[in-house]
Amino acid sequence: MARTNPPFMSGVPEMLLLQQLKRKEMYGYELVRSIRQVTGEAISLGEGVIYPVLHSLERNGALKARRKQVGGRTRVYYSLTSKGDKRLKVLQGEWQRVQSGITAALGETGSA
Amino acid sequence: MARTNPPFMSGVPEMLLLQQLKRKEMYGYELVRSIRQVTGEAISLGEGVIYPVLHSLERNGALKARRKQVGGRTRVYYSLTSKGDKRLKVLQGEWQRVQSGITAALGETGSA
DNA sequence: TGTATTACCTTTTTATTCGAGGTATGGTGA
DNA sequence: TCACCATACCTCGAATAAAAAGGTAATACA
Repeated sequence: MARTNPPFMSGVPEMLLLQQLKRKEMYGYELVRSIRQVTGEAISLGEGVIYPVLHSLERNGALKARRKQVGGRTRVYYSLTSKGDKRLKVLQGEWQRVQSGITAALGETGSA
Repeated sequence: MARTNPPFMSGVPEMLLLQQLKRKEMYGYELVRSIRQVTGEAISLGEGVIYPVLHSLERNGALKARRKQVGGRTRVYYSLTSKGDKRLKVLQGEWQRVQSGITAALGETGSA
Protein backbone atom coordinates (compact mmCIF):
# COMPACT_ATOMS: atom_id res chain seq x y z
CA MET A 1 0.00 0.00 0.00
CA ALA A 2 3.02 2.26 0.28
CA ARG A 3 2.69 4.89 -2.40
CA THR A 4 5.68 5.65 -4.55
CA ASN A 5 4.12 8.57 -6.33
CA PRO A 6 2.12 11.14 -4.55
CA PRO A 7 -1.22 10.66 -6.19
CA PHE A 8 -0.99 12.94 -9.14
CA MET A 9 -3.63 15.46 -9.51
CA SER A 10 -5.77 13.71 -7.00
CA GLY A 11 -5.67 16.01 -4.11
CA VAL A 12 -5.84 19.20 -6.08
CA PRO A 13 -9.46 19.91 -5.16
CA GLU A 14 -8.54 19.25 -1.57
CA MET A 15 -5.52 21.51 -1.78
CA LEU A 16 -7.47 24.35 -3.34
CA LEU A 17 -10.17 24.15 -0.72
CA LEU A 18 -7.66 24.25 2.10
CA GLN A 19 -5.86 27.11 0.47
CA GLN A 20 -9.01 29.17 0.12
CA LEU A 21 -10.05 28.50 3.68
CA LYS A 22 -6.65 29.51 4.96
CA ARG A 23 -7.38 32.98 3.72
CA LYS A 24 -10.80 33.23 5.27
CA GLU A 25 -13.81 31.34 6.48
CA MET A 26 -16.16 30.38 3.64
CA TYR A 27 -19.18 28.25 2.87
CA GLY A 28 -19.51 25.57 0.22
CA TYR A 29 -21.47 27.37 -2.39
CA GLU A 30 -19.13 30.32 -2.06
CA LEU A 31 -16.09 28.10 -2.54
CA VAL A 32 -17.44 26.83 -5.83
CA ARG A 33 -17.38 30.33 -7.26
CA SER A 34 -14.28 31.38 -5.43
CA ILE A 35 -12.15 28.58 -6.82
CA ARG A 36 -13.29 29.20 -10.33
CA GLN A 37 -12.39 32.82 -9.89
CA VAL A 38 -8.96 32.56 -8.29
CA THR A 39 -7.79 30.00 -10.81
CA GLY A 40 -8.72 32.35 -13.61
CA GLU A 41 -11.49 30.02 -14.78
CA ALA A 42 -8.93 27.30 -15.33
CA ILE A 43 -10.50 25.06 -12.75
CA SER A 44 -14.14 24.70 -12.02
CA LEU A 45 -15.14 22.33 -9.26
CA GLY A 46 -18.80 21.42 -9.03
CA GLU A 47 -20.74 21.01 -5.83
CA GLY A 48 -20.51 17.28 -6.27
CA VAL A 49 -16.79 17.61 -5.73
CA ILE A 50 -16.75 20.38 -3.14
CA TYR A 51 -19.18 19.04 -0.59
CA PRO A 52 -17.84 15.52 -0.27
CA VAL A 53 -14.30 16.84 0.12
CA LEU A 54 -15.44 19.40 2.67
CA HIS A 55 -17.15 16.71 4.70
CA SER A 56 -14.25 14.38 4.63
CA LEU A 57 -11.87 17.14 5.66
CA GLU A 58 -14.11 18.00 8.54
CA ARG A 59 -14.25 14.38 9.62
CA ASN A 60 -10.46 14.39 9.57
CA GLY A 61 -10.25 17.41 11.74
CA ALA A 62 -8.63 19.52 9.03
CA LEU A 63 -11.60 21.86 8.99
CA LYS A 64 -14.13 23.00 11.49
CA ALA A 65 -17.63 24.05 10.59
CA ARG A 66 -20.15 26.40 12.07
CA ARG A 67 -23.70 27.07 10.94
CA LYS A 68 -24.83 30.58 10.42
CA GLN A 69 -28.23 32.00 9.58
CA VAL A 70 -28.09 34.62 6.86
CA GLY A 71 -31.42 36.06 5.80
CA GLY A 72 -33.37 32.94 6.67
CA ARG A 73 -30.92 30.75 4.82
CA THR A 74 -28.46 28.47 6.49
CA ARG A 75 -24.85 28.60 5.55
CA VAL A 76 -22.16 26.25 6.78
CA TYR A 77 -18.93 28.14 7.18
CA TYR A 78 -15.69 26.21 7.22
CA SER A 79 -12.34 27.28 8.54
CA LEU A 80 -8.89 25.76 8.73
CA THR A 81 -7.59 24.04 11.82
CA SER A 82 -3.90 23.66 12.54
CA LYS A 83 -4.19 20.12 11.30
CA GLY A 84 -5.63 21.46 8.08
CA ASP A 85 -2.77 23.85 7.79
CA LYS A 86 -0.29 21.01 8.11
CA ARG A 87 -2.17 19.03 5.52
CA LEU A 88 -2.10 22.00 3.16
CA LYS A 89 1.66 22.27 3.51
CA VAL A 90 2.07 18.59 2.66
CA LEU A 91 -0.13 18.87 -0.40
CA GLN A 92 1.65 22.00 -1.55
CA GLY A 93 4.96 20.19 -1.24
CA GLU A 94 3.74 17.26 -3.30
CA TRP A 95 2.24 19.54 -5.88
CA GLN A 96 5.44 21.50 -6.12
CA ARG A 97 7.40 18.33 -6.64
CA VAL A 98 5.12 16.93 -9.31
CA GLN A 99 4.81 20.25 -11.02
CA SER A 100 8.56 20.77 -11.25
CA GLY A 101 9.05 17.22 -12.43
CA ILE A 102 6.64 17.75 -15.27
CA THR A 103 8.05 21.14 -16.11
CA ALA A 104 11.51 19.60 -16.29
CA ALA A 105 10.27 16.86 -18.59
CA LEU A 106 8.48 19.28 -20.86
CA GLY A 107 11.54 21.47 -21.03
CA GLU A 108 13.42 18.58 -22.60
CA THR A 109 12.19 19.32 -26.07
CA GLY A 110 15.11 19.30 -28.46
CA SER A 111 14.18 22.63 -30.00
CA ALA A 112 11.34 25.13 -29.68
CA MET B 1 -20.27 15.32 -22.42
CA ALA B 2 -18.76 18.74 -22.98
CA ARG B 3 -15.93 19.09 -20.51
CA THR B 4 -15.60 22.27 -18.55
CA ASN B 5 -12.33 21.33 -16.94
CA PRO B 6 -9.64 19.61 -18.81
CA PRO B 7 -9.39 16.41 -16.82
CA PHE B 8 -6.89 17.26 -14.16
CA MET B 9 -3.94 15.07 -13.88
CA SER B 10 -5.56 12.47 -16.03
CA GLY B 11 -3.62 12.79 -19.16
CA VAL B 12 -0.29 13.43 -17.55
CA PRO B 13 1.06 9.95 -18.22
CA GLU B 14 -0.12 10.32 -21.78
CA MET B 15 1.51 13.72 -22.08
CA LEU B 16 4.81 12.53 -20.67
CA LEU B 17 4.92 9.57 -23.02
CA LEU B 18 4.24 11.72 -26.03
CA GLN B 19 6.83 14.21 -24.90
CA GLN B 20 9.50 11.57 -24.51
CA LEU B 21 8.73 10.04 -27.87
CA LYS B 22 8.89 13.39 -29.55
CA ARG B 23 12.57 13.49 -28.63
CA LYS B 24 13.34 10.06 -29.90
CA GLU B 25 12.01 6.62 -30.63
CA MET B 26 11.81 4.47 -27.51
CA TYR B 27 10.41 1.18 -26.24
CA GLY B 28 8.14 0.63 -23.29
CA TYR B 29 10.55 -0.66 -20.75
CA GLU B 30 12.90 2.17 -21.59
CA LEU B 31 10.16 4.74 -21.14
CA VAL B 32 9.49 3.53 -17.62
CA ARG B 33 13.03 4.44 -16.60
CA SER B 34 13.25 7.46 -18.81
CA ILE B 35 10.21 9.14 -17.30
CA ARG B 36 11.39 8.54 -13.81
CA GLN B 37 14.67 10.06 -14.71
CA VAL B 38 13.57 13.18 -16.59
CA THR B 39 11.09 14.12 -13.91
CA GLY B 40 13.83 13.95 -11.32
CA GLU B 41 12.24 10.94 -9.65
CA ALA B 42 9.12 13.00 -9.03
CA ILE B 43 7.01 10.75 -11.18
CA SER B 44 7.34 7.04 -11.54
CA LEU B 45 4.97 5.30 -13.91
CA GLY B 46 4.79 1.53 -13.70
CA GLU B 47 4.49 -0.80 -16.65
CA GLY B 48 0.85 -1.26 -15.80
CA VAL B 49 0.39 2.39 -16.75
CA ILE B 50 2.84 2.67 -19.62
CA TYR B 51 1.80 -0.25 -21.79
CA PRO B 52 -1.94 0.34 -21.84
CA VAL B 53 -1.43 4.02 -22.67
CA LEU B 54 1.06 3.14 -25.37
CA HIS B 55 -1.40 0.72 -26.95
CA SER B 56 -4.27 3.11 -26.85
CA LEU B 57 -2.15 5.86 -28.39
CA GLU B 58 -1.13 3.51 -31.14
CA ARG B 59 -4.74 2.56 -31.78
CA ASN B 60 -5.49 6.27 -32.07
CA GLY B 61 -2.79 6.82 -34.58
CA ALA B 62 -0.82 9.09 -32.28
CA LEU B 63 2.06 6.67 -32.24
CA LYS B 64 3.45 4.15 -34.62
CA ALA B 65 5.29 1.03 -33.53
CA ARG B 66 7.95 -1.12 -35.06
CA ARG B 67 9.43 -4.32 -33.70
CA LYS B 68 13.11 -4.66 -33.50
CA GLN B 69 15.30 -7.61 -32.57
CA VAL B 70 18.07 -6.66 -30.21
CA GLY B 71 20.28 -9.51 -29.10
CA GLY B 72 17.57 -12.12 -29.45
CA ARG B 73 15.13 -9.97 -27.53
CA THR B 74 12.21 -8.20 -29.08
CA ARG B 75 11.68 -4.56 -28.46
CA VAL B 76 8.74 -2.54 -29.64
CA TYR B 77 9.87 0.93 -30.53
CA TYR B 78 7.32 3.71 -30.63
CA SER B 79 7.55 7.04 -32.35
CA LEU B 80 5.35 10.09 -32.65
CA THR B 81 3.13 10.68 -35.64
CA SER B 82 1.93 14.12 -36.64
CA LYS B 83 -1.35 13.29 -34.98
CA GLY B 84 0.54 12.50 -31.82
CA ASP B 85 2.34 15.78 -32.07
CA LYS B 86 -0.96 17.62 -32.29
CA ARG B 87 -2.27 15.72 -29.33
CA LEU B 88 0.83 16.60 -27.35
CA LYS B 89 0.32 20.27 -28.06
CA VAL B 90 -3.27 20.10 -26.82
CA LEU B 91 -2.26 18.34 -23.63
CA GLN B 92 0.54 20.78 -23.02
CA GLY B 93 -1.87 23.66 -23.43
CA GLU B 94 -4.29 22.16 -20.95
CA TRP B 95 -1.53 21.41 -18.51
CA GLN B 96 -0.21 24.93 -18.81
CA ARG B 97 -3.64 26.31 -18.13
CA VAL B 98 -4.30 24.16 -15.08
CA GLN B 99 -0.83 24.67 -13.76
CA SER B 100 -1.04 28.46 -13.94
CA GLY B 101 -4.49 28.41 -12.42
CA ILE B 102 -3.23 26.50 -9.44
CA THR B 103 -0.13 28.60 -9.13
CA ALA B 104 -2.30 31.70 -9.11
CA ALA B 105 -4.52 30.26 -6.42
CA LEU B 106 -1.59 29.23 -4.26
CA GLY B 107 -0.07 32.64 -4.62
CA GLU B 108 -3.10 34.13 -2.92
CA THR B 109 -1.77 33.48 0.55
CA GLY B 110 -2.10 36.62 2.64
CA SER B 111 1.50 36.50 3.82
CA ALA B 112 4.44 34.16 3.51
C1' DT C 1 -47.32 32.75 -9.85
C1' DG C 2 -43.44 30.95 -11.60
C1' DT C 3 -38.64 31.04 -12.48
C1' DA C 4 -33.89 31.91 -11.25
C1' DT C 5 -30.60 31.94 -7.59
C1' DT C 6 -28.83 30.61 -3.32
C1' DA C 7 -27.58 26.80 -0.48
C1' DC C 8 -27.30 22.41 1.10
C1' DC C 9 -26.64 17.45 0.06
C1' DT C 10 -26.21 12.30 -1.97
C1' DT C 11 -25.94 8.84 -5.37
C1' DT C 12 -24.39 6.97 -9.65
C1' DT C 13 -21.29 6.69 -13.35
C1' DT C 14 -17.02 6.82 -15.49
C1' DA C 15 -12.20 7.16 -16.00
C1' DT C 16 -7.84 6.15 -14.73
C1' DT C 17 -4.20 4.69 -12.03
C1' DC C 18 -1.95 1.32 -9.47
C1' DG C 19 -0.46 -2.99 -8.02
C1' DA C 20 -0.03 -7.61 -8.80
C1' DG C 21 0.60 -11.12 -11.64
C1' DG C 22 2.09 -13.76 -15.80
C1' DT C 23 5.40 -15.27 -19.77
C1' DA C 24 9.87 -15.55 -21.82
C1' DT C 25 14.81 -14.55 -22.97
C1' DG C 26 19.61 -13.56 -21.97
C1' DG C 27 23.45 -12.76 -19.01
C1' DT C 28 26.14 -13.57 -14.80
C1' DG C 29 28.25 -15.87 -11.22
C1' DA C 30 28.63 -19.67 -8.04
C1' DT D 1 24.99 -26.29 -15.20
C1' DC D 2 21.78 -24.25 -12.45
C1' DA D 3 19.81 -20.51 -10.29
C1' DC D 4 18.85 -15.91 -10.25
C1' DC D 5 18.46 -11.28 -11.84
C1' DA D 6 17.51 -7.91 -15.34
C1' DT D 7 15.28 -7.10 -19.48
C1' DA D 8 11.08 -6.96 -22.07
C1' DC D 9 6.58 -7.73 -23.13
C1' DC D 10 1.78 -7.95 -21.50
C1' DT D 11 -3.18 -8.16 -18.88
C1' DC D 12 -6.36 -8.07 -15.24
C1' DG D 13 -8.68 -6.55 -11.04
C1' DA D 14 -9.25 -3.38 -7.37
C1' DA D 15 -9.33 1.04 -5.63
C1' DT D 16 -9.96 5.82 -6.06
C1' DA D 17 -11.67 9.96 -7.13
C1' DA D 18 -13.66 13.22 -9.85
C1' DA D 19 -17.70 14.55 -12.55
C1' DA D 20 -22.40 14.62 -13.58
C1' DA D 21 -26.79 14.35 -12.34
C1' DG D 22 -30.37 14.61 -9.33
C1' DG D 23 -32.86 16.03 -5.10
C1' DT D 24 -34.69 19.43 -1.34
C1' DA D 25 -35.88 23.95 0.17
C1' DA D 26 -35.96 28.91 0.77
C1' DT D 27 -35.63 33.57 -0.95
C1' DA D 28 -35.78 37.18 -4.52
C1' DC D 29 -37.70 39.16 -8.36
C1' DA D 30 -40.35 39.92 -12.27
